[in-house]
Amino acid sequence: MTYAPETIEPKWQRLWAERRTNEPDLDRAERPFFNLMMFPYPSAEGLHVGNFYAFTGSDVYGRFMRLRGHDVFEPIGFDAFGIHSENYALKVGTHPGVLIPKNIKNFTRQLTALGGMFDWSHSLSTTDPDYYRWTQWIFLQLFHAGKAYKKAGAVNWCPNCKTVLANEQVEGGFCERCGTAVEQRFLEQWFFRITDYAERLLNNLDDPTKMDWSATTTTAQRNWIGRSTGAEINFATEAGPLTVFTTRPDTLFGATFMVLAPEHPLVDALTTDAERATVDAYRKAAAAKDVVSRKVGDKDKTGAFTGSYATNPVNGQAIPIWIADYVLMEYGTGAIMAVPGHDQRDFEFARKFGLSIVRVIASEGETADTPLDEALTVTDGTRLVNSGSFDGKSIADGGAAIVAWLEERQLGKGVVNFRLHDWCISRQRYWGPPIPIIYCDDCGPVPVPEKDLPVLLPELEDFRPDDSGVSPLARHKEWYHAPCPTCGKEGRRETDVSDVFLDSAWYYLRYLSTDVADKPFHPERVRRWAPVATYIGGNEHALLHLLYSRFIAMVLHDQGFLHFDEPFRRFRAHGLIIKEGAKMSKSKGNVVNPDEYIAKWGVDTLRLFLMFLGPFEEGGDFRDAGLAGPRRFLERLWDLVGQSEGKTLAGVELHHDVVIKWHATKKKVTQDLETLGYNTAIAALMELLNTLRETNCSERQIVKDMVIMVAPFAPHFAEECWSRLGYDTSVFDAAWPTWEEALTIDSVVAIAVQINGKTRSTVRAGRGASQDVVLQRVKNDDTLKKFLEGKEVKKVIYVPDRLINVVVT
RNA sequence: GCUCGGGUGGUGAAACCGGUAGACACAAGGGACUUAAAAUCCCUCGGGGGCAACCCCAUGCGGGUUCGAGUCCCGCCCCGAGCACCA
Repeated sequence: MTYAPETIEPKWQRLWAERRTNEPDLDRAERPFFNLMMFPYPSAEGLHVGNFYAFTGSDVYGRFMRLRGHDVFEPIGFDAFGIHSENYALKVGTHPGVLIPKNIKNFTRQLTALGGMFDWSHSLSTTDPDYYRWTQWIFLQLFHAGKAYKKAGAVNWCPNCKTVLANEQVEGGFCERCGTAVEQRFLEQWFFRITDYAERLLNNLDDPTKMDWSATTTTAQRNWIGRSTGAEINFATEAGPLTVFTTRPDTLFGATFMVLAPEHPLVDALTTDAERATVDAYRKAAAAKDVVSRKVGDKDKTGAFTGSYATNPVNGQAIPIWIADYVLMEYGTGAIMAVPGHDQRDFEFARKFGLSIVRVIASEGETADTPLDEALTVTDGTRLVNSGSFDGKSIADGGAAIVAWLEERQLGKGVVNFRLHDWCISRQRYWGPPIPIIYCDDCGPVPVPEKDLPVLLPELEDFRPDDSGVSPLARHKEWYHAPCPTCGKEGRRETDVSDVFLDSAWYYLRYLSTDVADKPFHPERVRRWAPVATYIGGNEHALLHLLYSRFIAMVLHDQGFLHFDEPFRRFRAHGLIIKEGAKMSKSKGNVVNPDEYIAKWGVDTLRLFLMFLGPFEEGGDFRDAGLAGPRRFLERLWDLVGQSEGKTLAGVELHHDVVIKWHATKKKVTQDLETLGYNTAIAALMELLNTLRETNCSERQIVKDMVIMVAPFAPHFAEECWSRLGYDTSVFDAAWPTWEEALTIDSVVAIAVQINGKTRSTVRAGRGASQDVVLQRVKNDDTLKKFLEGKEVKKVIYVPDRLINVVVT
């Protein structure tokens, strides 16, 4: 009988479905383990090998945990709302409501072919009214908690996608989706107060009882939240106090001018008649500038003088007030004290406009008068100069002393600032859940009552966005006009839909509850299964999706809906799959479609190959040639299963080396799977197989263990071998092999011999042999004699069972 | 510029806490079987020297610590990712 994946793979996929092998009892499971992978967006192209890699890596872990006796829930679903789906629909001229079900069907076929341990009885799509009804419910919870608000403001507008983008969706001034330059627009938008949670989002990252995440991911989140400590300082002006934020209160004596953002509300009042024309012209130019040239354009400093002066609270000096677009209204207070001596941007500005530059910090070898030819931006180890009574203090002490001095006189206070902005969730598009709000002339914005959810997304023939800044939904007049839920008077629906990231911020909860009609999630099941035990996904979502999910969990927790405030206990980001050294992309035409590889090699070989490529968290290079190795491995193991018939421990004297290898492999594979070290786990299995072949051993007990250990990687293969071994249950109901620690290491070891630190040879000795015994063997060894003869042994370093280093003169 | 990763054979990569560098696999070359090819099996496979036993060199570069460094420290170079006129 030869190994024929093309028949056994569909067979086991069918049997799993029939026997409901992958459907744990959500209400009664005793050792629940929630194994989550990031659900895909069902594109028209189908799954590519990168998705395949991610899902396989997660599935291997889920299957491993199952074999270790857990009740593993491994759901899969579809993130089918959003601009990506809508844009594709626009491109091909088909309604997304027609396109998406087709794509989901294709994805389902591919995901089945992958052989994942998916519980299809709890699948979901975010576009299903039974799903987005509860997405809207979540919006309402935030609204009631005072965490959702509407405000007009400058927002990022993509003229190509014709919608507002969250700050997180703008990359260097360009739309992350289509690459078009983003413009500023003033629109009314819904926001979530994620900034209220900034401190908590940051602190939880350091709490090991709540989070065990890849370091790269927590770092990215930390950077994004961007906490900085400093002070707010009030400068007196003719138009009243002007508050600035600074991280460097220690440099206050060096503030020689002020700079306000052009949009700052005090600019009008501070502008003198003489300067009015210049200032107005500058403000107009700044407003007209799109975000790109303002934020990432050439960094040449521009600005205008307002004609007014502010008083430096610490020394009473009158310093000129300027406006410049390098100061951003969204950060801090929209105003800065400029310290050209110790900030490079302020330095450039001062140089350009001939403003004075004062040194207030001196490094080693410098004095208060040493001239500055660029800003000195050191932050520690030096001392303050030209700073009145604070002279001589270190930067840290001086800063603290100045803040204390200001606080005493109520001229300022120490504060913390975040880079994080509130989350703009409005989208002027069609393909998303309508935001459940009705505007009434008498009652204002009124939330749609929970009993009236979902607010169904209406059928719309022409769903193209336009340039008006108003969602296409406004064009559906019957839908648009709705009675006010409070007073019954004719009102108007909110026509924006919510951001796709709101859909994915809570889907893990819905998986547990797809059969529950009257609640967003089943409370007992959530208590039993959540938070998610292991979450695996791409680093491209390390920021937005994970941050938003965390935020939503915190709000729901604080509202009493959840018993946890961090949704994902353990998160690991997998690496990227590239193709022959290059990133895969449609334009290069090098996107690998798994279908053809499954047809040619079988999915178990493909899975094994992908996991063997390199460390799972680093990704790997997909080269067609590499598939041969894993396939050979499976075939050899297949043959070994056949040969194991009747070979039982009782009748066979096992080779000692084989026993050691067997136990050592069980230990190594177990430990490697725990840490997602899939490539080395597979290598260990290959080594054991090689040992068995070399010693002509097909002992049944060992073969059985190998079949179980290979099962997470090659599930169909393992099921078939398990059945060939005579079992009529699923291999995934078997117990994971255990090992005897004493048998994982040989009783005789090869000890490396170094002479003066250079490895020269090895000697054999019993485990735990003393230094004297080993040294004697070294002295007796013929090949080592030439290094020792006529030399005096000065020192011996002995690492038991590993190495001996003899130092001679 | 700042913050994380990373740099090891022809290739993908291993290497516990500082202890025999290159496991495992691919590719390549040689051989066996075959009329032939494929498949399979066996051998070689970091560089240099030597008939051989062995010897020298070698983990991006330059230093250092150590009996011993791919691993630790200092200073560079390069690649990838994230953030970036954030005060």
